[in-house]
Amino acid sequence: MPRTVSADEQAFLAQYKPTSYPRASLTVDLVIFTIIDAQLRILLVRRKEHPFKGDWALPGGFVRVGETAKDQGEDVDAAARRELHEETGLEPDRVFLEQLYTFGRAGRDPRMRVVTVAYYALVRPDLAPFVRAGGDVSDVDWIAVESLGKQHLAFDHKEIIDTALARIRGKLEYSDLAFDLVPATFTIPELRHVFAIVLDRPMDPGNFRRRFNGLVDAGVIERAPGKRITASKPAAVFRFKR
Amino acid sequence: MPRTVSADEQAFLAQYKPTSYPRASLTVDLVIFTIIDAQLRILLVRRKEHPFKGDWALPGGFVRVGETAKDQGEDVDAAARRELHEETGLEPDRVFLEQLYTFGRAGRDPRMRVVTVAYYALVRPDLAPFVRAGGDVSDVDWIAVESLGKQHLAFDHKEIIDTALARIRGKLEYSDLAFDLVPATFTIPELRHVFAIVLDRPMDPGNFRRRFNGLVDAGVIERAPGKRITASKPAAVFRFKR
DNA sequence: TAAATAGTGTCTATGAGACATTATGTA
DNA sequence: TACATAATGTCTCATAGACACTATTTA
Repeated sequence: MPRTVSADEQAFLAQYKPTSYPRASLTVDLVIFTIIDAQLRILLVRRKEHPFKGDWALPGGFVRVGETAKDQGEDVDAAARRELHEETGLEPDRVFLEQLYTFGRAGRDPRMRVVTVAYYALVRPDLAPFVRAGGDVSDVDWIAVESLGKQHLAFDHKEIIDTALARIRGKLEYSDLAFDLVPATFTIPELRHVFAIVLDRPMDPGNFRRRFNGLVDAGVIERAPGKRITASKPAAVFRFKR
Repeated sequence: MPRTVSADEQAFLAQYKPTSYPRASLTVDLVIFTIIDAQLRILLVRRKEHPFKGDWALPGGFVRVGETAKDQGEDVDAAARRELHEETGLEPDRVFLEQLYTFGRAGRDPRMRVVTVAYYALVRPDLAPFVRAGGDVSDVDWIAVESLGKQHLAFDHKEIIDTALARIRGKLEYSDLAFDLVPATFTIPELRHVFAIVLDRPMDPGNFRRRFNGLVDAGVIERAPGKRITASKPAAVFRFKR
């Protein structure tokens, strides 16, 4: 909604010259989660250049900043969506994306002052195979969170990942987050496994089902046609009502 | 902890020239809460210059950015602490301060591209009188949140305040936040009033006391000497165990 | 028929909301 | 003594954890 600007203020803006105050480079970094082979994984990129050449790093890039008052460039949120699309090839509206935290320690990039706004994203496991990763060029891959302790990560990306992990573990229980880590249709045991994998602890099947049934009654999820065939008794299929 | 940097990378950094990529101005904005006269209030500053001249705005300022790789300026967190001290005159270690969210919409400042990292702070009501506000110069004042709906605020500061309100209301119940909105010693009814004011709903005295006693057993708070004299029965005094 | 797991039911402990009651100070 | 409110107690309901049990499919 355009606000009303007085003639006085318009005149001020017309003659305004930005002072040459030192400015910071602004980037967005993405912690993109998915679940593959019953493991919580993050999309990482191997750095081809210095600094931290050869280390794993979060995908990300510079926020496009315009130089004039009228063209100021892209929103920071838009930069995150754009990077998400560039790095995964997935349509941004099919992937959950939310701002995480801003990391602004001086010296976090040895080249120059760079402040990064970190985001986290959740890619449904049925979409993960469409992400160009893990091919012959092993410079982009889904790395298991579990195996990350040993890995050396670029910049402060380990800290960013830890922050993202804390966030999704905290939000999983009281939000709809889990439905973005599961295919469009899913069974109760499948959803339960997602919880067990993310929270890294077993979930009681009976208690989980009770809670889940509450969501059915509340209209959050609904039955979908068919049954999921397994090695034993097939399970009923549900879908998330958006 | 200084990481090990290879000779190769050192050479790279020595010859690195930052490209003249457009950069953004970086600010911090502070949502500083306190409770005065049984009202939740925010410290606001009246703008003396365009744009938004005459409107209330959040206190804040530019992050100091260095121009070289070695001197990169101050941490974003440090900038927030510095502004907090400059605006309130209070020692930063006596005031709770936490990063809130980053607002990076293009055009949010009509002059040029400015991205702001918003923080929120909690000033204990016994310290609030020491903040230079509400004097003859009425350009800095503690404004009641309740009265904010009518006020016209500068930039996107209304949105920032709403985000901060949602944050403290959400965190109040499951964190130690409330103890930063109460003097060093306090009674159960006093703490209950803080909850009632922040959440804007009455709290049952009996139920609140039960929950509170749980915190005593858990060692979060403890009895302090003396009693608080009121118009009727005096109340026991407690303090927060940090 | 055996194995596996989907799905149901039960017992208990805990915590929150509603609300009645008692205790202890001041005016 | 009247009044205000601090402090305690009680009843009920919703929810979560632990765990036993039944149902239904495949191999």
